[in-house]
Amino acid sequence: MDDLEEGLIRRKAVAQLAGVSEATVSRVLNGVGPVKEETRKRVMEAAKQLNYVPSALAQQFARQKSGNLGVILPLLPKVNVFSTYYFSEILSGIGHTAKQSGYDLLMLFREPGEPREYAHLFRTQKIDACIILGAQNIPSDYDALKELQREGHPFCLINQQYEGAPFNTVDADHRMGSYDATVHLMKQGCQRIWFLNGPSAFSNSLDRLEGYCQALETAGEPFDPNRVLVGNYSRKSGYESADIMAELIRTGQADAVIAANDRMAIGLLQGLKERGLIAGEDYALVGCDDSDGARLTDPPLTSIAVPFYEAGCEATSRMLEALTEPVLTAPFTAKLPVRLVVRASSQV
Amino acid sequence: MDDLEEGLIRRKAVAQLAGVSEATVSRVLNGVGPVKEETRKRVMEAAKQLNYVPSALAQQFARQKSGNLGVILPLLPKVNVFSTYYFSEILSGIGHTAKQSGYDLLMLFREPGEPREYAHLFRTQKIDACIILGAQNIPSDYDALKELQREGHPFCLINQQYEGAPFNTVDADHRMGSYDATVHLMKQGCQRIWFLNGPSAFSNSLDRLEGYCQALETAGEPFDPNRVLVGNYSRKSGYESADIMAELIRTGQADAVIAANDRMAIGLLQGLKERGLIAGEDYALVGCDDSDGARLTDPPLTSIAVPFYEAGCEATSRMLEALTEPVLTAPFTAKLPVRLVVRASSQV
DNA sequence: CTGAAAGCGCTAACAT
DNA sequence: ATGTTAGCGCTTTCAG
Repeated sequence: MDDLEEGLIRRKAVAQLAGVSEATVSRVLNGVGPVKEETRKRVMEAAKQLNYVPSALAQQFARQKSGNLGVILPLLPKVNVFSTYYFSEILSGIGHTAKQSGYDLLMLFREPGEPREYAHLFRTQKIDACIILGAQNIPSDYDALKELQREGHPFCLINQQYEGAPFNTVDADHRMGSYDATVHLMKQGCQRIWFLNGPSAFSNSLDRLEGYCQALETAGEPFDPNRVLVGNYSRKSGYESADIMAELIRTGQADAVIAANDRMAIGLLQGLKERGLIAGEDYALVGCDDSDGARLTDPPLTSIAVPFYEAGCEATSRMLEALTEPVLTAPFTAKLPVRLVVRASSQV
Repeated sequence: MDDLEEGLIRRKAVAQLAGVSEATVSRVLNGVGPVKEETRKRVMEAAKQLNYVPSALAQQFARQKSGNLGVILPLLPKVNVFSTYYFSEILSGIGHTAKQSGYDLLMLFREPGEPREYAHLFRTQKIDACIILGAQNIPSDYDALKELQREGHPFCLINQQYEGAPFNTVDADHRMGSYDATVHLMKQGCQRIWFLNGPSAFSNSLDRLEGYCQALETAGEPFDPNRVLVGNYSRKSGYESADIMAELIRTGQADAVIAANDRMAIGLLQGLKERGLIAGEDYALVGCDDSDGARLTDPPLTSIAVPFYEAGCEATSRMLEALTEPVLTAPFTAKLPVRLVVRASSQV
């Protein structure tokens, strides 16, 4: 009860108590090098008895490794292009995987206008590797990534690719997702399928659009670029496109919509409902992400399920591997499968 | 282009180039102690020229401070008692505030069955302070917190209090929230208001129940413990209570329900809808949290808005203060105001 | 299998 | 205002 005076030179005491050198204490505690079983036991016991725990600070310093995996993500000020669903699923995957390897997660929030000093995090040795969420195809992001690569830092993007740039990436097969969605809608008899996309700075916007085009063309129906609207992945932008969509539906120029994420789909669904148009009756609607919200709407939203949790796991284990076996392999690109989840909103 | 060989003894070089000692370099870079403006400039220039950045590892070690704020939170394996809304709002608040002080966030996920070795994180010096989310009133949690306190580590709970235990806490006025909700329902003419609570291991479950009771009693209507159901904060548990609630509503034994969170409220709303009972028509419904989902349901859900983002900010700034001025003040308890947001589900 | 000793890069007295 | 120096606590060669 009164041994709370946290000793400082505890390690020395442990060594003494066990009758060995500090070096041996280190060997035992880290399980490295040959150590006689008996010595090992003595040290372990001494450590436990003295309630000794090594300082992570000193270890990191001596090893020149922070033991931290950086997770860079956009700061969500109330609302954001990323649904919290996306965010928490990926984070859970990362957390689960990192934990198993004893790696800690350092969260790095990136404020909107701020310069992307990712490389700085490595130079200061705050992190040993990192996973980047929400990167976009814009110069500031791209340059920062190039810099990371140039300096040889291990990093991995989730859900974002750069044309012709070989960055490590874990992505989902968004193209296939909207391909499937489009085929599904055509099977339901839809003839004029519109596409409500997100900003093209996100590679998955492009992927999704591509799948939609391919499905149409495969069916012998030429892609009509006029049938594409662009929002910003917020519910508001979906809601706001209801005005034009209502008109299109009423005049028979549209009988279905694929929205590039659930938030926009939900906004659109609500906006159209206010105008008397019901998803699953007056038009068919498909979203992307299969977020929690897809189950809450009325009618429930057909959506494309993306394995975000798994993406987090995958990216993390790849990074951890890269840290243990620094074999300079070529950049990898994992593409996880998606799955169309059909609900009432697309059943006309 | 070829100066990529990251020097190791860069600091020494900086000192030389600036014609000063390493100590002065340190002073300049940290902005401490008196330094002649001219020297300062010389050093800064030398540092920039040599592209020098101090090693956080070495700094932390020398200062004996990790510079990390620990954030302990439950690992969300797919779904959890915490809505992702709650989770991401609080995290955003923490991230925003910590960032401004140059503190980093170390995420510590706590797996379900696992022992709570919070104190360990301090002993190993991985964190300087921490914020704990999702703690419950159960022995394993309580003991871990007591240990933290006994060892004098700065920590703060969000949304959880322990009777008679003076832990630092940032909470919301949940009692007032359900008080207001109850009054609101009575004003709508509801006479038999039920309460669907969450597990009592969460202090806010108790707070909410208390507000409900107080409102009833203030109105001269005695509290009837039979009108309380208990779920586990999941949508499923709300959905499952629809069976019994449907019967109660049909037989006139219930005309309103307050659910202790939105997820349960939404589950209940859906379950009752399947049984032909519509919120806002056949009965009144109020949830808690004012999550995104509250705006998605049909009808939209009346709910109690809780300033989760602000709670994260508040807890963080308190912890950061505690680190800079280690004045041992008494444990604090902040109680943030909540706000009833009336939507269609409660307008009978 | 174990001990001795040399750092890891920076900070913070203490001296000047 | 600046230089000197002694660590911070651990890991890791290198000997033995």
